[in-house]
Amino acid sequence: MRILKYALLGMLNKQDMTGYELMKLFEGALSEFWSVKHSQIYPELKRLTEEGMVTYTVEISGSVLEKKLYSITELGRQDFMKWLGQTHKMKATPKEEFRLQLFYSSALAPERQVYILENQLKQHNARLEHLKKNQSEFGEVPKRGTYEFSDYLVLLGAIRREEATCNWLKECIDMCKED
Amino acid sequence: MRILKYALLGMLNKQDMTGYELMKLFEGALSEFWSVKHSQIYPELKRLTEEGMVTYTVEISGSVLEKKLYSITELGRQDFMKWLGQTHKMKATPKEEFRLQLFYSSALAPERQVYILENQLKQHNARLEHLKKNQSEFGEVPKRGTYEFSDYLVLLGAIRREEATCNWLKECIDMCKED
DNA sequence: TAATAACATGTCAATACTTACATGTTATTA
DNA sequence: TAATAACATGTAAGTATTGACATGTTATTA
Repeated sequence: MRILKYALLGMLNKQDMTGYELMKLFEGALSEFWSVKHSQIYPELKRLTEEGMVTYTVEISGSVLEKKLYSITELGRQDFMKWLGQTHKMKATPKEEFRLQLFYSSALAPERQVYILENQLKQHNARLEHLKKNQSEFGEVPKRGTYEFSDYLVLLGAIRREEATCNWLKECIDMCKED
Repeated sequence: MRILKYALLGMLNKQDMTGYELMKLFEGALSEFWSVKHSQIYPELKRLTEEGMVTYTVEISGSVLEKKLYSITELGRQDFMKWLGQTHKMKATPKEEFRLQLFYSSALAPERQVYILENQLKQHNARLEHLKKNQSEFGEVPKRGTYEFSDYLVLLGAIRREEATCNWLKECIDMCKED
């Protein structure tokens, strides 16, 4: 499917960037729905260069440190826009180790079952707080048509997802403790 | 991490099964949080056999068709229970192609942006209806401590997740159409 | 009874992803 | 100024996963 390809092209469609800067972006807001390691980014940029989807110029940082500033080409932009305009079928639900564990958890002592649920709730609550803090930094909702608006929509999606997860975990805990 | 290992051991901890039956289970309720292809199951069962985590007996179905009925061993059960009782750190958020697409969607015409959102909503609504149908087949909430109870909890989780996704998508559509 | 769907088990090649290895520069701060 | 963190770019080995290839049996239904 080469989705990483489109993740990178999408960024370079906004502005020229180095591999390192791309990596940093994937550690930030994007990490809520896509994660990549630098060991995957550099080879993919190399491949995209060979395919003519991107080009780069070598910039000197300081006195000797070379860095590659990548730009999207017209070919790359066309390929990206084609992907962006398409509707995509939902993929198989993502794997979640915790839900698998919960699925089998009847084999545990009831207190332990509640404990792992509470542990998970704690982790998701922490993430939710973090996301809400990010949201508050927006101040008001960005204008439609801007990239900030899209940033806001996906952040909202991450918040709604965490809220739902926290509420579900609380429901589970209540049901486990009932009378 | 070998999570597939625990997915398989967890099933065999409930009852003896063939590779084919395991595969069928991963196409059912489990598919909401774990998916596996048969091409991954058979080699993993082979490996677990070599490791002494499972054993099998060959059963004859009909007159000649051989099938392998797998059982968990004491070693396998101990390893599984160790995993089951542990608390696990949340993994990096699962990859979602649609959210990546939405993140870049400011480069699209506004009507197209709304169209892909509505398409996604349609797909998630369909899945939600399907999950609710499954829930209604439970009749009432199963008793705590049974495997049915765990089945119910993870189904509830899938429903809450889809509800949140649908609500978020509606929010996005409204925000795109505002005034 | 012939066709078809479901049962049943595997391998292989390719892709995707992670972890560790490997190296060196530049900016900050103690 | 010395240490440290951040910048910067790669490779290699191993694990995980998918999709295609490969084969044959049994049950159902038209």
